[in-house]
Amino acid sequence: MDGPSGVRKGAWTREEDVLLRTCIEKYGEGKWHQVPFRSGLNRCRKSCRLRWLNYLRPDIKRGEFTTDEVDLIIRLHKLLGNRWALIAGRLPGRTSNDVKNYWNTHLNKKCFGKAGKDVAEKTAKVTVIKPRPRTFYKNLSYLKGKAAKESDVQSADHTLSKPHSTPPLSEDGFSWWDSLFSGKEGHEESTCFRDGSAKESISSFWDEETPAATKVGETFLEEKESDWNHFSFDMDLWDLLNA
DNA sequence: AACCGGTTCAACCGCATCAGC
DNA sequence: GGCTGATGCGGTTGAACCGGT
Repeated sequence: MDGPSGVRKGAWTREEDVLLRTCIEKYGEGKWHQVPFRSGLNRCRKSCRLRWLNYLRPDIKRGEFTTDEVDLIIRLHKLLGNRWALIAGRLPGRTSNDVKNYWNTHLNKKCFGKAGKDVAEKTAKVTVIKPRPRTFYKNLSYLKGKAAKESDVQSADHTLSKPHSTPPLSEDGFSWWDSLFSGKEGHEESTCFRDGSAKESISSFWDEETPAATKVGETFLEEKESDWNHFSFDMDLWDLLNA
């Protein structure tokens, strides 16, 4: 079942799984372009990555979704739309593929059953919260606990400082975190810090994980070290889901 | 037993974004 | 700023499975 490029496609064999698992255990996750070479697999990097993430990862949970998980999926889908990776991130042991498949095979019908689907499409225009990517300047004064200065916004040596626990209002009284979801222009660059080294943990943090009005400040840095792709709830998201 | 249609889920594909140069 | 390669994501596909006839 080799493709035109000679790369194998289709179902994975037990032997391939062993090779891939051995490779990941030895070299760790990431650097997927090197995995086929390192493992000796005649598979493309995408195939290797997908197989690992969706099937071989040791923390993957198999079996039926619990009622709690189903409930969470429904709520999160209502909130986030088809952002399966985000939803899966709130379900420990579940992959985005799992969630997507489950939604398409079970919940889509359940929530929008044949009769319901037409109604849903016509009436329920779901407002999906899609947090915008933010950039942060690490020297921002309130992150350092002092008054904001123009130079703070513009400059950026690339070290992160502990943020102030209560971010101040901007000059027009508009809380910078309000803009996270409002889409209000003109507040982004002046209220955030851009730091290449922190981009992974901070920019994506805001982009993918943060619901409206999430507490910032010390929580922000404390959580920075934890793995947000696994299971952690900030209370505001929880409130939002329970609303 | 054989066929058929529906369902499930692993895997593929294309695209967007990111990061390094 | 533009280019290029790497990565991640969501949509889609298709083989395997299952139940009904």
